[in-house]
Amino acid sequence: MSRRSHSSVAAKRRTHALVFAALGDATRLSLIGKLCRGQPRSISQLTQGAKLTRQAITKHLRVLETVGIVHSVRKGRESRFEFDPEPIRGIKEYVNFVSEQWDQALSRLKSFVED
Amino acid sequence: MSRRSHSSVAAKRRTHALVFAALGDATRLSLIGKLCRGQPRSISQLTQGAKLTRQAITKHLRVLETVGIVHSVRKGRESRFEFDPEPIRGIKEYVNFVSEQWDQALSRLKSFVED
DNA sequence: ATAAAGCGCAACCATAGGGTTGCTTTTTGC
DNA sequence: GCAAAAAGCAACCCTATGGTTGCGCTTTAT
Repeated sequence: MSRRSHSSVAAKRRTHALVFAALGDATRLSLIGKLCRGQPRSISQLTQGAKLTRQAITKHLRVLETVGIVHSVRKGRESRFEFDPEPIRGIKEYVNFVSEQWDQALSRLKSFVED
Repeated sequence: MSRRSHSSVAAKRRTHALVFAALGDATRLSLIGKLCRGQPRSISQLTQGAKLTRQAITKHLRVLETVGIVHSVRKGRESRFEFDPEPIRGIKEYVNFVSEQWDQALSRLKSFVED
């Protein structure tokens, strides 16, 4: 299983990288900020107040959609977007893992110094 | 302070976006994976086993450095990079905030349905 | 003293990313 | 039935990004 688990680490890294990349834009963080409140919103609603075109906002929404942070449901003439929490949970786990590694490194160093 | 706090939200968003963008690359996540273990490593060491050039790795390290995830210390002829945890802590807080918002939205919905 | 290791710098290339404009299609409301 | 609202599609533009090669500089080791 050592081979399998190794390649799965790399795969997980790639997945995480995609999600991080999707989060790496202020406009998209703003969209997430609106949608994570629970209320589904149409593209036009999400464009309100932004300094960008509807099409630009649409592109950003598609980016979020392809990594699963958001999904759209067509309702009549408008398509409503809603938040989806799973990818961000994955990110949370990754971040916690890195933090743990670092903390453990610190405590190893500390106990070494104290010897 | 409403004005101040509004613009500071946007500023914080931009900062977060920069950190997320820096995390949005599998190569850089791999570098973080090595460095968060605590042991400082030279560029050559970090290039070992990668399929990329030393210069490519250097560029990635500079990206991580500009957002503060990593810093370098020149030691003789080699420059050693070490992990820096603060930016990732900031990310952790942001992710937790989004998750909380979502959870609260869910419980609001739940209590509404139960009425 | 000289060779090699370790980096930095600069130029260059290809592609992905963020944004716009313009036009068509589908729905809705009167 | 028609006008307006909401989106989708496609072309296009510019810049950022990820990668390479080539070269020169400093530090180490023999």
